Amino acid sequence: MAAVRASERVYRALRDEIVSGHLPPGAELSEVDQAGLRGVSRTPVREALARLQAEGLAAVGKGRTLVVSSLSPEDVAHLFELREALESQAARLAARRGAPAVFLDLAARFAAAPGLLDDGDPEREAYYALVTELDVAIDAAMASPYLERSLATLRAHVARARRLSRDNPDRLRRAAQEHALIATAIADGDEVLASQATAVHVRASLAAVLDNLASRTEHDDVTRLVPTGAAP
Amino acid sequence: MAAVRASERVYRALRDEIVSGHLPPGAELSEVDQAGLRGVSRTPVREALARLQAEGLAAVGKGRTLVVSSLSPEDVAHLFELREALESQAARLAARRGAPAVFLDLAARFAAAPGLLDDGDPEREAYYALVTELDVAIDAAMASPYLERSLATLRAHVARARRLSRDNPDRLRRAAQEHALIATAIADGDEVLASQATAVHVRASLAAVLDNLASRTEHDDVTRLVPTGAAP
DNA sequence: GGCCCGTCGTTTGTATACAAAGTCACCTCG
DNA sequence: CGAGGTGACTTTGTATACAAACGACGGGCC
Repeated sequence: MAAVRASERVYRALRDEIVSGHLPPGAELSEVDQAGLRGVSRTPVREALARLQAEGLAAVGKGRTLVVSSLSPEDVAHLFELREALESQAARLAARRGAPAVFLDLAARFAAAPGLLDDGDPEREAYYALVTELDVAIDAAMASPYLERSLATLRAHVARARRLSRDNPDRLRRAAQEHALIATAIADGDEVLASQATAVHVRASLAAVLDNLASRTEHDDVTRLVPTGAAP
Repeated sequence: MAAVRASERVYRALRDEIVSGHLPPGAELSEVDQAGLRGVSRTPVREALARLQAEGLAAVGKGRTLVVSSLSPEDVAHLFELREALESQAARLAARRGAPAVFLDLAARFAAAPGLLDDGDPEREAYYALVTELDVAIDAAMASPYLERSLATLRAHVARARRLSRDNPDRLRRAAQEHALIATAIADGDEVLASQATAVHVRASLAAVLDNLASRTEHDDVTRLVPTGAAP
């Protein structure tokens, strides 16, 4: 029944809810509340919260309370500074060590993707699944455990940032071209191009997120999602 | 008396002992043993071990036991792949945002350092303190919280790797020159040079560590420090 | 003699009970 | 009316008790 540990289940559940935005930034993460909610004791909840705090998804709030960490536009900019460093290096190593066939296939699928993005939410999900495939392929190809660990925690934050601002179809089409270029460079074993194309993609992605966030602020109340600027 | 939490004290103590090599790779980290040793309950020990595991300083051993993670030459090489990514970006951002005066001062002190490294262990410690000063200055200058977090956990691993192989005076003199160049580039606001000089330094540092490890294997028994690769 | 199964022991995982510490509100005093 | 302190309450931090899971060891059977 409960083949996995309770602390693991609680951790994943909370992590998913934070990334998906169901638990918005600033939401309080009380041990007793969560224990009651998940039907477990405080002990596994405590362990889950500690992990979330270590990853930066939760942070100490005003008193001794733990809250979902905020994600202001400045935070996103800073997050992407780390993302650029990690993903550039990942692409470089993948180009050095990866099997070309895998990335040639991915490049072709990314090249074909723009035509599929004309309509609908399911198309978007399918595209994100393809991006995840590329991430997995890069992880396997680079064969760099320490980098892989850092990337894993990073991606949760990136997913959260993406969730804050839904990409529009134009951006997705351009992203598909950027991804196709990255995959091609890796397949060619071109470390420099792979690294630089990734850096370009990360910058473009950041610009898109910030643009989306700025335009949304005009008519929608985004302050509810980004409540406290920076709690000390 | 115990103004800080017991879990924090245990965490720091274990972390220091792992980094310093007092707890060698492969050493078992039993909850009950550590609880008895530190005079606290299993609960804070458990929390400390979870943090160490999240940082990669501890890993699951053969059974359900937690052991100090191994650090083979391959591991060091992989670690430095992450280090290169993080520190290059850190230097780039520091060059972009840092105050030149701080780094000009550091550059001068690094330039003067080679003459001070002629003899003795205390000199080496003084030099490492200077390196730490540079790290702190870069952290402050880059103003990138996510990157800073990743760097913090990275540095524990790097310190452990450094501990495995004591640098010789020649290497230290060359490192001082490399550091001086990095500091100068940052002071000049030269992002490209700062980033590339850091990459060069990381590569040279890796080569020195691996060389040292290889030469030590000849006459000394290093297998005690890197015991089980993954033996069941 | 070798392999498989059962039992035992040691470990971690979870729950709960207890203690301390900080915060908030309210009351009192200046 | 404001500021300071003091009280209680709500939170986390720690300890301990209990349960379950996994590995190891030994004995029996093929």
